[in-house]
Amino acid sequence: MTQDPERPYHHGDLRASLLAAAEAELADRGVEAFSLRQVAKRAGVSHAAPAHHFGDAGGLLTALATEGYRAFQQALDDGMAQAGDDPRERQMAAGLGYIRFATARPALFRLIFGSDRINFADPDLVAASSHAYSRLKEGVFAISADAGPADVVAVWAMVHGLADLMVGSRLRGLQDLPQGQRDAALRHILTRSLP
Amino acid sequence: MTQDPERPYHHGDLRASLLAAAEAELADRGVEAFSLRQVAKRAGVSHAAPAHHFGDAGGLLTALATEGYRAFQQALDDGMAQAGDDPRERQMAAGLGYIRFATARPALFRLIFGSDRINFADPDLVAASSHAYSRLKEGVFAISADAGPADVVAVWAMVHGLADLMVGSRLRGLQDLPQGQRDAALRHILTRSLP
DNA sequence: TGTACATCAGTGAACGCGCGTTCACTGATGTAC
DNA sequence: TGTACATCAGTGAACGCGCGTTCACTGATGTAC
Repeated sequence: MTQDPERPYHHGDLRASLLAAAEAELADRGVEAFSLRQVAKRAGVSHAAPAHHFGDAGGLLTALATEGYRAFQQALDDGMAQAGDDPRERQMAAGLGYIRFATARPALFRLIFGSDRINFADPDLVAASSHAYSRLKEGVFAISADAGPADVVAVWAMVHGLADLMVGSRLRGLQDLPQGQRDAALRHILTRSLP
Repeated sequence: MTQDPERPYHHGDLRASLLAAAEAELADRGVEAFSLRQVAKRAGVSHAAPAHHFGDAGGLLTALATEGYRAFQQALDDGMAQAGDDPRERQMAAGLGYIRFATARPALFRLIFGSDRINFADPDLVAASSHAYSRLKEGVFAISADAGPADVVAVWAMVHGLADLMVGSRLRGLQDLPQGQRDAALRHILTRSLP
């Protein structure tokens, strides 16, 4: 961030830089090859620096996952913000936001939904995750006030399945469409899951 | 397999034993901590033995994923075998088989649908995977002869989303139900995705 | 304003460990004659 | 049936590497007086 050619001893915002470096590492090399040393190297600090902020790799990944849930929820909110007042439209827009987040940041998506290396007992993580989940639930109840748990599950499973299959490049036919057609197809599919 | 207390120099079926050990390792320690040395140790052979059969870890995981796809398809077939002739019933039974496979063998499920460490150019893997996919497709077309690609995607996404969320323990309310009620609820949800 | 001191943030050398890979080897099996 | 030889399957020691962790340290910052 500083223009000074001599890097200052104190970084300024190493925590945030390490999180960004960690996400880039996950994207480049996968969670399987993830190491604190590589993250530190990418962030341009000594390999012992991350421990100062996060303790160990699990701590860093948990912090990254917490940020990931917040960004994920933001993606849902951004989607809904572009929709009007119709609850069904809003829910589908949130679904497109869900899928957009997954395909734009697949490493983060896989981290928050599939990794064993994050600490699910972490209160910040739980809060961020629950908060995102409540968005989904509210959206379903806005469509139908007497919706049940099965309705929420159906909506979630459909959008999550689309997102996960796309992250795994399993829906090539759909993914290769231009964005407009792809979104239209996704809307059409998402509609089926709504109560 | 031999009753002989003195282990013979030649194993007999080391390849199969290594695959079983690899699946157990994935289940116990996750794909992130997977190593050939641990697999060899679990199978009771020297650490250099796996290279003889699979080359490297990617080769072993690819072979395991290929077996995984075959077992996965078998789970779909087993599900359908229990259903009658009604195409919708058959498709839902296949869906329950899909979910049963995922929850019974989560490590294998995650390997075949989410790992970066398997070689997707492997012909055996591609064949096994395509074969399983065609089951899904046939099932959808059996329901409606004029189904389109979006219908296949919708059915797949719904069942896959349910399976993946359950593997990640995200549907606790559903998972804690006794099997009969759980299957009924799953059927009810899966129905929505059918054309 | 100046000075002393505590705290914080990051360094870099050192360590022990498990990893994949290599390689000369040995035991077992199959085949040719 | 016997023997010689080739091939196959697995061993175990050795290697170099990247890892996480530790620790005494140093530079920078904040605060008390």
